Amino acid sequence: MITAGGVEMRTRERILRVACEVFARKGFRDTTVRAICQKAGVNLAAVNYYFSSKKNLYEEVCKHLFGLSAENGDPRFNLDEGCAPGENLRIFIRDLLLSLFSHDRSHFRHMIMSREMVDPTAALTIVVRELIKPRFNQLCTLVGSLLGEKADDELIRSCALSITGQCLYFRFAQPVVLKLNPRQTFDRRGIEKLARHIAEFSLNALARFVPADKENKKCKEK
Amino acid sequence: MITAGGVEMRTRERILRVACEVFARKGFRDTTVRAICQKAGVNLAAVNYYFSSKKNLYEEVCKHLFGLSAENGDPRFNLDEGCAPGENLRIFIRDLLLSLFSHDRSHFRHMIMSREMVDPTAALTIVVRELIKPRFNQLCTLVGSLLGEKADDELIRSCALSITGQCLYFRFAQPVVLKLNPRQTFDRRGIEKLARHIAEFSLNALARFVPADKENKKCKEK
DNA sequence: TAGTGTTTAAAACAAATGTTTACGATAGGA
DNA sequence: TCCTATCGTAAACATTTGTTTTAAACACTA
Repeated sequence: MITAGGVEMRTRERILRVACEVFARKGFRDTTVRAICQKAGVNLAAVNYYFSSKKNLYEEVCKHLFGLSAENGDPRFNLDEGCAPGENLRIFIRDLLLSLFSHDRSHFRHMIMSREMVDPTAALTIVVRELIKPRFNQLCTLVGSLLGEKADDELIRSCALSITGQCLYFRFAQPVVLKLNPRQTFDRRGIEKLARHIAEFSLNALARFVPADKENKKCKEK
Repeated sequence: MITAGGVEMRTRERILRVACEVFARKGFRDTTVRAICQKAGVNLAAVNYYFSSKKNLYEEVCKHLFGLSAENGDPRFNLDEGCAPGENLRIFIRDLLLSLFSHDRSHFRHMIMSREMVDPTAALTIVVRELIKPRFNQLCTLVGSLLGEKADDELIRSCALSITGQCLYFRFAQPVVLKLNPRQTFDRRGIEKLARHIAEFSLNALARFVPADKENKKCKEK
């Protein structure tokens, strides 16, 4: 029967929504279908009815969270073409951090991403292709223009990894960072401050890679 | 009866040794006591006999891997006091990376550390206190001497985190890094090269933080 | 040798958990 | 109204898995 898009979609949708959160918080193995069903207010058999298996539900969750869709939007950041590359790098880092520490849907994305890094599954390929790679290429373009024409591709990628590494570290190693630097906070103000530090640190580093005569751009104060 | 330190230690020791590896590779939840016992060649009941529970075995593994002991040695690196701070930073970064990517016992340490970051347990406190914190303080001293007297504690810690972040990122996000930069390798040569890059990147960054005259502080353009 | 405490071995137990089944409810169409 | 396909529900099922039990093997001692 053609589903009217009403009732019968609701429970499938509810399961998917709840599963995103539970899988993100507890990981695949520590998540029970009973927990999902209870939280979603549906019968235990519903998961197997709609998704055929727990494993398949997890994959659907990943597709839902990481797949290209209107809801997810373009993973790349909106940079200002008119701005200097240095300024755009600041924007990039800030947007990445805000995205990494947001509390909306993308929050679950990054929690699952962390888990995939430690325990990779087939989903990691999707994550990298749909979410990480586009941003990384965008960053490489930025770094390339900051390093100048001389920079080879290898150096550009290494520097780009150094930049993303700093950002991701604060996200993944959050509990450790808090123990090492108790003053660090991860509210909006803390993130903004962190973004400024990473941007400055990275811009400083990049500036020294360019041969002195070529010194350019860099919004750099003074 | 006083155990002669022979036979009866052997199976306990075997369990502990195997458990380190299995817990590191598969995580606590995905590890079964049956798998450990089979791999160790001991009976199923041995785990509960010697360690009373699987959970307790995991904690013993963590104490064994991270606890202070002659076997584990001082977690701090051997820097050359006579060297310039910049050279010592290179040594620090290189040693950290070699340690992170080693294939001996400390390999398991870092695998469990990654897991603890994503799914913290009581063991994380031990890990930070015994392994991470001493190294971090050592790094802060180095960074402090590179930044000069003027640098406040906050800036020193932020820069130290930026440096460790780069190193840890390559360790934790290894599968992602490989997809983003296919030319990256993690053999000895690859690690050495990576160490040089991170050191150069970081030294460049730090060099620019020291006031040419005094004009540090944020560039809060925009 | 008999005895005592310790270690190993096999089986059993109990709980958790993914999955399936069987049945009832509902709604839309002939 | 009756039929059928879909959905919801409760129970049952089968497997995995941590733990316990029971007894045999072993080592050492009096």
